[in-house]
Amino acid sequence: MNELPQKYDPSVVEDKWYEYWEKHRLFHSEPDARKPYTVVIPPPNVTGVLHMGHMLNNTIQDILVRRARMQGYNALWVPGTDHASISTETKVIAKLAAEGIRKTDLTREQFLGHAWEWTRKHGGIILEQLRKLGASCDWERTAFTMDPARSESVVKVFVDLYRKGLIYRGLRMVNWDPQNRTAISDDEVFFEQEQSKLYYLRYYLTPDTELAAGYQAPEGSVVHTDADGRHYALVATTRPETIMGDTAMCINPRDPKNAWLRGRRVTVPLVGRQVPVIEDRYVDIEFGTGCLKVTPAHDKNDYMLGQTHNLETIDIFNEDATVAPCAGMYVGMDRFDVRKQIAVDLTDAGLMEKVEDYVNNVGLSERTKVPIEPRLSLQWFVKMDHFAAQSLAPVMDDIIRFVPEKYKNTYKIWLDNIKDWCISRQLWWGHRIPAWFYNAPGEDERFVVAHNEAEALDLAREQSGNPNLNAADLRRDEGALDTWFSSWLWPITLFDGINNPGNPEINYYYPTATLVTGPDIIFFWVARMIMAGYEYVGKQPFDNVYFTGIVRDSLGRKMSKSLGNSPDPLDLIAKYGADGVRLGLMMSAQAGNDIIYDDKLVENGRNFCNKIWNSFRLLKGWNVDDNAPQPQIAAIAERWFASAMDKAIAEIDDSFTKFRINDAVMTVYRLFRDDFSAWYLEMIKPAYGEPIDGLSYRQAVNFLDSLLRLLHPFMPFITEELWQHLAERTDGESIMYAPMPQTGMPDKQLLDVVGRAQEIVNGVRGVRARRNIPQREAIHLLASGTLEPEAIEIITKLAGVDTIDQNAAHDAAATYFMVGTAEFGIPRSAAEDTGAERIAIEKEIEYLRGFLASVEKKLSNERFVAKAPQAVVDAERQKQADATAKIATLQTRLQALR
RNA sequence: GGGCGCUUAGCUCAGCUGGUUCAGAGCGUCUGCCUUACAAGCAGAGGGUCGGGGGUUCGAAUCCCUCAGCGCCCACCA
Repeated sequence: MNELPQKYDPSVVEDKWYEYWEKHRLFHSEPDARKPYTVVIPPPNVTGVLHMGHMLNNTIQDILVRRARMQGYNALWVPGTDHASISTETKVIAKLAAEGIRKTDLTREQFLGHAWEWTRKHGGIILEQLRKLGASCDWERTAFTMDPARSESVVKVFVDLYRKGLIYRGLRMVNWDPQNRTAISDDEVFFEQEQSKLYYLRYYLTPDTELAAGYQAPEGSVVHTDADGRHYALVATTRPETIMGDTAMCINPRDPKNAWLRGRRVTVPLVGRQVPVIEDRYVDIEFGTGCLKVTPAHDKNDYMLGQTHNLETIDIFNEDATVAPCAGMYVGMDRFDVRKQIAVDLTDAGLMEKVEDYVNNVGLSERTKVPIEPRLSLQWFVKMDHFAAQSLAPVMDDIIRFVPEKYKNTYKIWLDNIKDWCISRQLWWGHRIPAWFYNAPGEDERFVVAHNEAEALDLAREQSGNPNLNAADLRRDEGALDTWFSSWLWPITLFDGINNPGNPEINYYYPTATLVTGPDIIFFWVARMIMAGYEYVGKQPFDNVYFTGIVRDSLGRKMSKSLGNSPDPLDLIAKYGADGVRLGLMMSAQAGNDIIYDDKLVENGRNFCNKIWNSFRLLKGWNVDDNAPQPQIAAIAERWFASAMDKAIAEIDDSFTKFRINDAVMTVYRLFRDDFSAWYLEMIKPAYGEPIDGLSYRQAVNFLDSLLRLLHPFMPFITEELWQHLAERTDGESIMYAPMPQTGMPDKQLLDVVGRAQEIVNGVRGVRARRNIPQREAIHLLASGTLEPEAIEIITKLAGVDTIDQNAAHDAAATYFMVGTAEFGIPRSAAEDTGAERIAIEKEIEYLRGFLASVEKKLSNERFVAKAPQAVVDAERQKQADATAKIATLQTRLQALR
């Protein structure tokens, strides 16, 4: 019929239009008189590759941005990548290790050279992949968290917060990752259950505090005595390898079992150190024996005990969690090797009472999966109370709207229990901490915080009172900052709002409209951006936060590399087209809910593309006769579809205000597939070989144009392709900037009339199917009542009906179906079997009788009639009347069949 | 241990402040059709006592209580 292929081929379309959009700078935005709609991308790791989570997340962002653009906003989506300090450093170390190079053999500069090389090589791949998805990012603004503008901002903020007293350096127990040899924040630790052992160790009383002969233990005491008559406390621990750091043993003052230990001293097994028995309510009487060994250097709670009881702190581990010389034994061994060995040695020495199996939660480093070693070290912290105080209300009061709302709770609980943020990392890849020491390393390090070395030198001279200090005397802190210390500024630094506060860009684009991200980084990132936003711009960084779910496989498992259950997004795009993938994902993606991925989804998306394509083919295949008059049915179709579309648009608008994007997709999907393709196009379709009248054709083209615009945010490529074909377009013109159709006043009455007509058509089709009446065989329809002219037109054309008898008498030789209370019959020859029909009627009568009974039960209930609103009672009466009438009709029909 | 959420058709989920959109959608399934836009399609059909129990009410998928199962977040008892 025409030259267009039967199937839509995305591969010949997608790259072409993406290049076109870029060539004409259609993604680019500059401040102007329009209202802005800004989205900043959650910067993916610079060396990352696109996964299904990115697909979901970025599709949503693109939909929001494209829609806003078409609604007349000055839409801007800023892309960029994150340097991902710990993650990238880990990867670079691994890559070097594979080449036989150890990080420790390199200077900082050499290592950074490798890291930058890696970044250049792998960085930006993910941004290329986003283009395949159709992301309408303003690539001219592509940023990197470690580029000069962002780095300068980070330093500025660090210095500023330090000078405001909101950043401090302190000796704290931190989560130490022995593999990367760095501190990490609490949020970077995850817990896993582990099958381990509980070791019961003997802590003998020191000779000077041994029980006196004839000692009478208090009531309830559990005194342990060995074969030689010596007494000992029994301590349960999962970490015997830390005993070299024990500086006390602790009991609960209310614990009768251990009251006999009060005020005594015990000897740490193997180590021989004599330590006091202290008392603290912290100890759980029920756990183990109620005796706790206290190792202040290697456990958070023990550290706390150490502080209150003034205990010595012995740090027995090196940075890599091997035993340090000060431990005096097992020096150089790994902590887990020591655990095995010490268990043996303790047993041999008769100091191990017993070993039990035990399941405990062990904290692991999110990045390296290595067990965290609590470690006392000097780190930099941000005081969080100040930030928490100003960040709670805006979310609770919906100045920043969380979608779904349930995350407000999560957010509140985190803020209510906030702890200071450890921002220093013992890493090289990242923003180096802008602090300079000017005396010898050691106990009392003196430092200044400054924007650069020159400033640092001035400050150091001033602070030390030594004007002869020179640059060589300064040692810059070796550490880098937590990645999130740059990310939390992202919505500000993208518009240079730190270096250049109040500049036209930040004033225009900030606050951004919507942040689309995963709930897993609500604390890491979302909360901290809110904090930074109020601190540095005085306003919220975004008006809405849309939390996506996790993409899972069909078994509900998280998609992961190790499981190999994640499809490669680029393969999917190659196979189904970007539009198909986008649509498939969006059909089942609602805010905050996980999406169960199945190829069926994207297949459905692809099929829909084909549907759109073929609607276009149909339209383009018609010959147009401008002199032909418009048939009645086409005029009706036009009025009806306009209303159907108005109704759908109103629903879509509503869905978007609620961020129910999947509902919006479904609405437009059904509008196109059902209303437009299945009904409207069939209504106006000219007879085979006949031309279509010019008016109907133009109306159809206009409708398709509107539909393409409605679809464009979801399916950018195919809509651009067809929109360009639909009319003469000038170079540079794009559907991207075509106005989004607006809703009008739907003709409710017409929608009802056509709705009923559609039911009648379906009824006829049902009878055709059941009686095997061929499509081309015209049907004579008997209607029990009268029909609107519109209905007659539609039924005649779409149901293959040639004549309709209105107010027809009941015909025993006809198959009937009902629409509402009206009856429609299709005459049949006497020869046809009516058994199936009789059974169907009997079933329906049975159902209606049950229904009627329930209605009548309600109506006979005086309290219902008295208390329920009149409208409800009337409705029930109507149901009663309708059901009674229907039953009567059906019975007549049944009678006739017999 | 604390908190949040979920349980509706075979699957994924809608059903807001209780009553004509109340038992729905999409997908899948089944049955016909290669009907001149589309078999990646068309037409038709079947399918759920709304997790169990109790309560409030004239009326409960919807509100309350309770039990069971599932998921997530936080805390991290050695």
